[in-house]
Amino acid sequence: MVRRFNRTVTQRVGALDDSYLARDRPLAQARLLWEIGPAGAEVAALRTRLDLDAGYLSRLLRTLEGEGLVVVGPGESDGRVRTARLTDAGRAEWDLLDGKSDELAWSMLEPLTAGQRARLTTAMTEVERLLMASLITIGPCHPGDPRARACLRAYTRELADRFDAGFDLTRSSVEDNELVPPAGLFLVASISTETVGCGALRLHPGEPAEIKRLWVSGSVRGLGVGRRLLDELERHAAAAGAGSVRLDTNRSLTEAMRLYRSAGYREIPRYNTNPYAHHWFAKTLS
Amino acid sequence: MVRRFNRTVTQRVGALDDSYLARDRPLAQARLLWEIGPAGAEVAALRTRLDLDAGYLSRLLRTLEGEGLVVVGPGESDGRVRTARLTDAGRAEWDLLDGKSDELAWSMLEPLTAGQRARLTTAMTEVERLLMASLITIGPCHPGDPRARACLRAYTRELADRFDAGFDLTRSSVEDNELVPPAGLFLVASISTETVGCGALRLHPGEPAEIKRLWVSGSVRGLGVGRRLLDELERHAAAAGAGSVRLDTNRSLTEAMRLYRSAGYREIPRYNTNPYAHHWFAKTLS
DNA sequence: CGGAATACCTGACTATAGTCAGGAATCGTG
DNA sequence: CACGATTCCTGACTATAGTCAGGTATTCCG
Repeated sequence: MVRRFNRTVTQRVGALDDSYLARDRPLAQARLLWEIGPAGAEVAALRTRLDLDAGYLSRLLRTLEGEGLVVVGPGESDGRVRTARLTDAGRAEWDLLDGKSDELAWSMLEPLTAGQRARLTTAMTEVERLLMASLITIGPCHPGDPRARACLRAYTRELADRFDAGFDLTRSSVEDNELVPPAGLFLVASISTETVGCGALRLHPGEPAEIKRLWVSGSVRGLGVGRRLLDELERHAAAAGAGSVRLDTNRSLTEAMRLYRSAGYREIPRYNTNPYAHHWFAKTLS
Repeated sequence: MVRRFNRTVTQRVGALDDSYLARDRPLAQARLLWEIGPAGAEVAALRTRLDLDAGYLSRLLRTLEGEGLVVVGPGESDGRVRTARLTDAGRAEWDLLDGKSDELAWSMLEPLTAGQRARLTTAMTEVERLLMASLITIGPCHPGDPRARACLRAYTRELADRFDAGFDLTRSSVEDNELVPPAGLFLVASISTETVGCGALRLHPGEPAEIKRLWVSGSVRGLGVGRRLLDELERHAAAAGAGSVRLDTNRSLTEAMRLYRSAGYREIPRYNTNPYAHHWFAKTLS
């Protein structure tokens, strides 16, 4: 089933996509031109996005520059990073690619009835979301790692936005080394190079383990990432000998509370003095 | 929407697909090996399926032959056509690709919950079917053309199967030149090189035009091909000045009758002596 | 301020993909 | 059996993709 789908979509649509869009330009150049886009892009960003060798990318940029489609200028803040921008000619070329792309999309929908089109777009959205969900990997990470830091920044920003009283991470702080085995665990969820969620576990030998810092990026909410993080943390707690886990949460985090309840957590009385907590939950591990 | 989908699926999944499956072998070779398959394949078939230059394909086959994965032998009936078969080593290699392919499919589904998996496979099937529908093109074709012949053979075979009394095309025959402009029209529906449906129109100046030979392959039934053929024939009839169209059908063709009714046809009294007909329909063209 | 790291560039490659013209074997047809 | 058409092969190419080892600015960090 999945294989048939891959064949159909990548061969039929993908084949069109690539060679069709490239016009009479090498594919790599067309892709690069497209990726730079009207807003311009940093060379480093292009390299990771297209996964190209630095030398190869550099050469491609020289070619496009030679054709007068692109100019590569100095970076904004960091003098090492350079940014590529489209010239007017490059912008015209980009518009052309964009138009082709639209044309392609249209050619896919045009023969269908209105009902079929609606069904197709719904199904495509569904496939895209679920594929994205399936590409999200969850793994341990040191809380000092840049990926973890990025998550915690996003987490803090979100809580500060959503809590009536604002949020200051330092007031409920946990030391990094408490979230590193064997004392605890810090997990990040990522999709390729982008981190989209995190969760931490703190073990208290002889007492329930505690779940902290559970956060999922808005871009992937509803894809079950929170549930997966929670499962993984519980598994680790059980393996470390904890008989139960508990956690606290703020009353404004309604979707988190829904997750806890559906994952088998029961509300319990206050067990700590976290100034941001309104509800406390616990779950017995089997 | 469609563009986002293309990006996600072809880039993320497709990227895996190709390079991942190729192992340490050039992509073109891997694709060819895969396409030959355990059953073997004719070189000509490979050429059209992969859309490769004859010289290039020949060279690829020599390479695979050199590695002992493939043998190219003489064709079955036609001495010019040669068939490629996998050796034992080639078969082992193919199994490996097949395994990788399974692994890939599994890796896509594994992180999902049972519910998500079910939703994903449903959505994939839907996308695949509708994309296939959108790739079906309908166009005029001479009834003597091999594509038309293939359709008529399939049409005859199917009616012979389904009619209680069997079916003999010659007894309700229409001359080829009656289905060629300006006397009439013959349409075939095809997806890439495969023909999947047909329909014919016969014009009777001053009288209703007549629709004949409407057939849709079982492989694409339910995708609206019949409706599209019907629409196209009606459009042509109207353009040629016909005020209405009519047709006859056999009582065993229930899905065809459902199509006619939903397309605005009304049952009318017998208007011909076709021995296979039980029902007669007509539609006024606006 | 002096390494170490980072971001990018250049030169010198190899590998893969794809094209084209010409030729040999085979088939269908009159 | 002569003829053109078809199928495949070979040789001789070109173009594209990708790699790797230096080298030069710039920034970070103690």
